[in-house]
Amino acid sequence: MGNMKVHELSRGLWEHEPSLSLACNPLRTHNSNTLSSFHLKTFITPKPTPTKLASSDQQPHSPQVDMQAGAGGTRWNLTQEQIGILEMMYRGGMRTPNAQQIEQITVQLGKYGKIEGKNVFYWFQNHKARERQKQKRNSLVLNSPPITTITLNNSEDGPYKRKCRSWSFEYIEEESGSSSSFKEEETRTLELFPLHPEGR
Amino acid sequence: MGNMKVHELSRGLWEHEPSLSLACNPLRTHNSNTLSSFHLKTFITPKPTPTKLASSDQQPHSPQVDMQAGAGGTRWNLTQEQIGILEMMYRGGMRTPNAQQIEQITVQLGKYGKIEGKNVFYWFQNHKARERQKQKRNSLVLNSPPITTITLNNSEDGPYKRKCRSWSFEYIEEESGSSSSFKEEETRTLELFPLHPEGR
DNA sequence: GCAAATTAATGATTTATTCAAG
DNA sequence: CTTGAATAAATCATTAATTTGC
Repeated sequence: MGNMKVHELSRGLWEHEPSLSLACNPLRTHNSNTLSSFHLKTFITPKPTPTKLASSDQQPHSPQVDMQAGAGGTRWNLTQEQIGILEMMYRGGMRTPNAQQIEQITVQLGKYGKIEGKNVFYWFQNHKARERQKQKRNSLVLNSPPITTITLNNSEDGPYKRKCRSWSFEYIEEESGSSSSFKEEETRTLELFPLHPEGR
Repeated sequence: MGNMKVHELSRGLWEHEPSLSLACNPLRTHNSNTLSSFHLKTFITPKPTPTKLASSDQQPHSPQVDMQAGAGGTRWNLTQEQIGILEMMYRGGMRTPNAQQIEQITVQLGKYGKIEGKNVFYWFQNHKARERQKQKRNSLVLNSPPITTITLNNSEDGPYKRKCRSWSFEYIEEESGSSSSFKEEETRTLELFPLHPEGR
């Protein structure tokens, strides 16, 4: 198993991020003109920079810019304050800020530490997704039997290699009631067949 | 003992609120000026551009954005030539071009029609995904899918934390006759642009 | 107490789905 | 029905917490 994968750069494209739709529910209304258009080229910046290029030289990255994040290619580490603000916004209802919003948020959070737009974007994406998981997980615990049985039945396996990693379930002694939190990935039923065989 | 999560980002619960609707998606606006700056920063520049912000007034500003092609706010339509070239590259092995590659491809394809980086990016994403679907669908037509059932029964009790991670089981196709195994190998090696020796 | 070994979090990417224009 | 675009789900990869054995 050693999964090495240096991964390396290529970051840079942070393609889809824009747009927004904060409104969320009804449907994305496009209609109407809104000609808009934008077209702004770029979309991705060349970005040679660092990210640790294995090999080659690449200057040792002068650490003059320590900043706990960013530079060098390590990942970001939002400060507690930044996270607090983001959470506040999240609680306020923000889920998928659009480009301008991200820009502004970034500027604001920049006062508390290095940060850039994509960090904000990612944060919302991840936070939203993880809150959702958490919630789902919680909802299914209400009547969980003391004995957990995970059954993964993949009947559509075929010749592929299917792997399932990182299962983990834990018992947390929660005196109140018999809630045994069961943390795991949830049996995934990836379907190979499209839900609607015939078009949609 | 006890597992105290110092983190606990989970504040109460999110009542799932509809979030504030904002003007919302007019259309995708991307903006970012690539000029100089070489850090992938610049993700989006506020840059109004709207010409029609659905909400409220907002200063009209004077967007000097030309917006041609995209004019009309409709989606892109790659020209036949562009698609041909992209397919050629795809057949050549390119799957997920990095930022620089996209940049170059975009420049090249730009000779045949308006196009921008994200179009190239999306094209590869979609093409790859759809080719895969096609293959998958094809391959799993004739052969009885084995049914694998893994049952993990955790009858352990007590306040302990029990974990089980990194499961991985795989199916090795039995070379029975016409195993059209669609190996998802995805030869990524012959890139048209010698930029990065590897991509993930 | 401390540092290697684990484990939990979570930033960053990639893949799968969904939407809707044409 | 095809496919550009966007979003959500799943992963991967690091970093911070915690545990553990001196």
